[in-house]
Amino acid sequence: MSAKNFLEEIIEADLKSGRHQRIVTRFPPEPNGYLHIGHAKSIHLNFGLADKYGGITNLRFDDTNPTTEETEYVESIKRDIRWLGYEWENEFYASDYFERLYEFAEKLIRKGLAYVDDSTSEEIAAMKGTPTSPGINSPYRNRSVEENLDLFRRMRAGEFPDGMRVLRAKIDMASPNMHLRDPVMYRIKHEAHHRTGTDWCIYPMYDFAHGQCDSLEGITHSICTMEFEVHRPLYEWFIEQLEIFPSRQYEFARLNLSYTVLSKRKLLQLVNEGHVSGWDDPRMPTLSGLRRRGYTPEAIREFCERIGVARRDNVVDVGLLEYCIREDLNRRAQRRMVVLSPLKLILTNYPEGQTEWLPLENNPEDASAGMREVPFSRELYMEQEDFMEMPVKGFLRMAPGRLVRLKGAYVVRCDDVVKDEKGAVVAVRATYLPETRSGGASEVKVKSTLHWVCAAHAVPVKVLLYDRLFQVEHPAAQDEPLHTLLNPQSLAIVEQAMAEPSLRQAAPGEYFQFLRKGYFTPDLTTTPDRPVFNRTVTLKDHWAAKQPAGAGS
RNA sequence: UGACCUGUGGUGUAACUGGCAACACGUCUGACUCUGGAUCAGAAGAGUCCUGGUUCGAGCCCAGGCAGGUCAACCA
Repeated sequence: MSAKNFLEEIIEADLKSGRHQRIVTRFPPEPNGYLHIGHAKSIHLNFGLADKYGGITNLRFDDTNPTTEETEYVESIKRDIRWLGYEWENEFYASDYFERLYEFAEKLIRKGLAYVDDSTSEEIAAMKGTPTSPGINSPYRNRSVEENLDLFRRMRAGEFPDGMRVLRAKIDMASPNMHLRDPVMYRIKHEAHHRTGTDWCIYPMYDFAHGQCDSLEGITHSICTMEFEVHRPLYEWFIEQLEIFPSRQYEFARLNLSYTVLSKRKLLQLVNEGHVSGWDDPRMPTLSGLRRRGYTPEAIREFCERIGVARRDNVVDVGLLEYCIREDLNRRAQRRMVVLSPLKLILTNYPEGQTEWLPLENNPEDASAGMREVPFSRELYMEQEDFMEMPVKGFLRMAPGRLVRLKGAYVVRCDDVVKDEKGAVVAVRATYLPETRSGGASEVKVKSTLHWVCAAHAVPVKVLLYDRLFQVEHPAAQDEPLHTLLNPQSLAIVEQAMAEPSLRQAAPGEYFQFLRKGYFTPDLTTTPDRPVFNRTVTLKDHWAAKQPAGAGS
């Protein structure tokens, strides 16, 4: 491995000093939404670190808020983590610890460090002060231990309605850290929980749950994102007052990716407002969206490795993600030929009714991928953009009088074109050079090689071409409403592309490179009668990059 | 007008804990190629937010600024 990141240095120091014999990490999602690429960074860190240093990682659902959490999300989260290739040591839920947490709360009450507050949430907010001015003590702050215990037990027993009272830690209303100004520990919610049902009507807040759960599980390194840094003094305060295993919290900067958003709220908004088809729309940065788009878990893990970890704000170029998937797919994707925008190509000197089955390699990067046979005959389809009647400077492809090679077949010479009444080119006529058949020893040199599909055997397929969802590099930093920043070209639908016959059987989970066009994968909705492919990413294309905007697809 | 965190090429991370800034992506050349892909070779690009200080020597230490981020949910 390369240079160590700051978490690895901390862990190595802890191992070396004997503070820990073995490290224990955890991935703690709240089951209220789908995982995205930002979570992948966290997963990769937590599982990766434990793996590297011979420790273990628990999966713990942070389910302390019954109003937003659902079992459906639990399942999708587990599926996504496994898909990424990680397996947890234990599957836990914060709700597993509700009884222990309750006992902890009573302990703090007995120590005079927690009290029941009858103030309304508005009053509590008002007494809290602001970041620049201190708060003031609640009138209920000095209740006796007995009264607090009694009230808290009656809260649990369901004697009070939602919002009537809360349990608060008694710390310091003048602390410069807002989180230390007598934070709420428990609130009353007469609501069914996805796991504990109606056993409870009081639920612990994040701050009174997370650290103690970490501690109960013996988590040595509790790794979270920077926004929790201000919570750390409170995290430590609870552990210290409770005199329990001292888990420690470390923060890292969350991932930002260019041309997309990575916040559950904003992603949900895209779904709700109908800008995408759902959480697994292939344009979404969710793991389910990326999977459907054709991203491999290996590529995503490689991406997570390459972006590194630090504590400063960052915006990673989505180009790096694309680099990672290209690198992976180049090695493993089978090559196929598909013409996205068909133009008839007629080989005038090729015998009518004859068909040759030509061998083409499935993957030039991997000889073990073998060969396949592809039909070839007099009438073919070629790509419209591979022909120019009046070629511009630098255009290497087909034009009148030019020789080009048809991949895996023959060199052909373009003779003339067929036009419709409006003057548009509807077909290209060419002659083929029989001696230039692939695999032979022909001397003929050409400037370019084109992909093609035999017209008589072509399978019509639907192809979905995706581009970045947003047109601005950092949409999250803009003030404008989200929908005004969307890229109107993020999805282009090709209803009828022409594919070589072997693609009819393609199933989701397979990866292909459509020669010269990019990497593609069958969509979830594909059927043998109506094959549908998603474009994962284009191939790098130095020619297209130099053309005026909008020239390529 | 508070506290805390952060500030290194376009982007993301490094720099043996003080010894004249490295790697990857991107960009640009060229070679090769039956994918304008891949591969190979090479180049440009920062003097480390600013100003002082300590030191033989500072991106690393100190002081003061500046800039960005975070914090005022009975969310996590």
